[in-house]
Amino acid sequence: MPQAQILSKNQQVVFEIIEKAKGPLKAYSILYDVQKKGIRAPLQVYRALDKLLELGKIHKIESKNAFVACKNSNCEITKATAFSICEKCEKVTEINNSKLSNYLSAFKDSTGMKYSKYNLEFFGLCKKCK
Amino acid sequence: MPQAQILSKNQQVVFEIIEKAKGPLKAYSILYDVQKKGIRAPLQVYRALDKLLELGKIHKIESKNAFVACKNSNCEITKATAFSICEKCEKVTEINNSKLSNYLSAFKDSTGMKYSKYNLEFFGLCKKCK
DNA sequence: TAACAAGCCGTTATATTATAACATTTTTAT
DNA sequence: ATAAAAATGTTATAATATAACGGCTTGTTA
Ligand SMILES: [Zn+2]
Ligand SMILES: [Zn+2]
Ligand SMILES: [Zn+2]
Ligand SMILES: [Zn+2]
Repeated sequence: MPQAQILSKNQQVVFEIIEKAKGPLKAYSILYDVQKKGIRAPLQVYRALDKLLELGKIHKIESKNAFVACKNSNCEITKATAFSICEKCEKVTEINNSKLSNYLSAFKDSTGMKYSKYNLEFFGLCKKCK
Repeated sequence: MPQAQILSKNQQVVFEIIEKAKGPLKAYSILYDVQKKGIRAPLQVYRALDKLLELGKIHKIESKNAFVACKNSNCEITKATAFSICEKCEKVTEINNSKLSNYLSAFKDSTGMKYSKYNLEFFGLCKKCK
């Protein structure tokens, strides 16, 4: 069983902010939030974000340049992500659907290219906004 | 039959650059290319890009902040896009696979949310780079 | 234990991507 | 002809992200 990753101080601080947030956070909004904890520069935030992404503890919502904590029991699968995004209230949910992930992981295009990673973003209206 | 959209001058200029390109282009690289045609400011480029996106003549590769011409016979379906991206040579191909698009267009998550749009990006190594 | 590598940290400066705000002109539809 | 809608041009600025430099800590190993 793999040892739980120990996060460094800055990584921990940034991760906690993202984990507690109700929705995706932008890098500079994270920076603002962590200033009281002594993190002052964008680069400090971006470095923590990079590491957390690499570990699969967070994901980036590409269409929003924002970050969310992984909701799939600390996703080893930073390589296979799918999100649902409400176009009205901006609510983002990580989709955890094994049929979908199996389908996409097995997908091969006509050129025979085999993929090692994918990211899927669905857009629509959530229950509340519909 | 819907009349072919007539592009304005700036839209046409920007579109031609993207269409002729061998790969995805970034906004400021487009700006550089079109300066000889009298387009001087970022906004002029971004406005053209916005319109072209809306028309489905181009798509944005979110993970790269770059733009490609639509290869699916001028995609009415700017709402259902899928790309394959080589992580080594950066080659990007628009995937045109009806099984995949049917599957994704019909996808419903556990909350019953129905989607009006999606974007999927696959990453891997292309034939050449493999 | 010396010395080396790897990872993390802090700081300043700068690059890259994108939009705000305002004034004007062109195109389209009535 | 008139009014509404779309496109243009320009300046300034906002938002997102990385480069470059130097130092500190920790664990490995010669
Ligand atoms: Zn996850
Ligand atoms: Zn909503
Ligand atoms: Zn297309
Ligand atoms: Zn390649």
